[in-house]
Amino acid sequence: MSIGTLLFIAQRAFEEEIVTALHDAGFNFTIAQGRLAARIGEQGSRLTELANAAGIAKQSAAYLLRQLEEIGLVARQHDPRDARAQLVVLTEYGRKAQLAARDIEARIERRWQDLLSPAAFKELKQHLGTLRELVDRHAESPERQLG
Amino acid sequence: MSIGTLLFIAQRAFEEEIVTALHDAGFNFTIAQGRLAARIGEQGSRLTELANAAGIAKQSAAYLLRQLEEIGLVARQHDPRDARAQLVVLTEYGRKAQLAARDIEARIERRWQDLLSPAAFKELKQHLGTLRELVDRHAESPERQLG
DNA sequence: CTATTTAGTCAGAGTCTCTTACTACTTGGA
DNA sequence: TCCAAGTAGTAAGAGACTCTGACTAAATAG
Repeated sequence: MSIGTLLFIAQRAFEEEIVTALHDAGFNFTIAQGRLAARIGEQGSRLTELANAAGIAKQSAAYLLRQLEEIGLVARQHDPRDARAQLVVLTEYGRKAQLAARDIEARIERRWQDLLSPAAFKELKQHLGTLRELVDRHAESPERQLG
Repeated sequence: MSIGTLLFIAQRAFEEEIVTALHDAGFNFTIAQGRLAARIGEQGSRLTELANAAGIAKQSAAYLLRQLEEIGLVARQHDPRDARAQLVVLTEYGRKAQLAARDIEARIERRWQDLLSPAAFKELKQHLGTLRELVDRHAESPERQLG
């Protein structure tokens, strides 16, 4: 079984559990919405930043942000440094959701740590982290949508 | 950065490279189609088996298989052991695509092995494999679509 | 032989994604 | 200062993938 499939299985298991747990906790948003919201910084983030971080087109990010705004998880502010840009920030409710998500993530990580072993889990996470740096550096895709 | 995000990044990088390379090699199918086709066994597989293996609904698998059949990668045969069932098999062309995909996977694995280190890569793959067994066992979802 | 389960289909809708085309603001020279 | 090029974001539309609900037909358990 290739490492691609193994990554897929683990990633999917993780995501499914997060969404289910958040749903049970009363937060209703989709995986795609969550992936984007998870990348919003403390001081707010630009739409384009978020799109690049999530690896999707600006238009897709705009689509998801519109929904997140309707749900009440994020708000848009004018960016004082650039009249074209907007700053996406988490609302109070959005911060609560983010905290809840982090709790659940921590819970899953603890469980996986028990399933593997603390040492193995640490190795796993470390290697994935290393890989991320290298893959991101070697990826020539700072921008989506070349057209 | 949570392990979920790290998994997502690695998984996505892997998948993107596979699709691009296969496309360059003249094989044109999508990620979803490839994920399903990759699970077809030597002796053929049932639609329901494939759906479960890929973690999607039977209807979604049928949708993808219809396309794979149109492309000419798979063929459907009657299952002699069950008149309701069909056996999905790879065509000659499908086997070529599978071999090409395996080559590319091996190439990516080699590269990752160099980027990390043979030892680290081995650990990574091993831990993911262990996790898969445990996660699959603990997942109570043998069937999609309960309705 | 009947009730239940299982394999697969059909129809329809929702979500997410992309491409093409555009407006408005910013920036780097000449 | 002004203009060309680049950047932030929007609009419209289409395509891919997924799901649920409802169904048919065959297999199986009793």
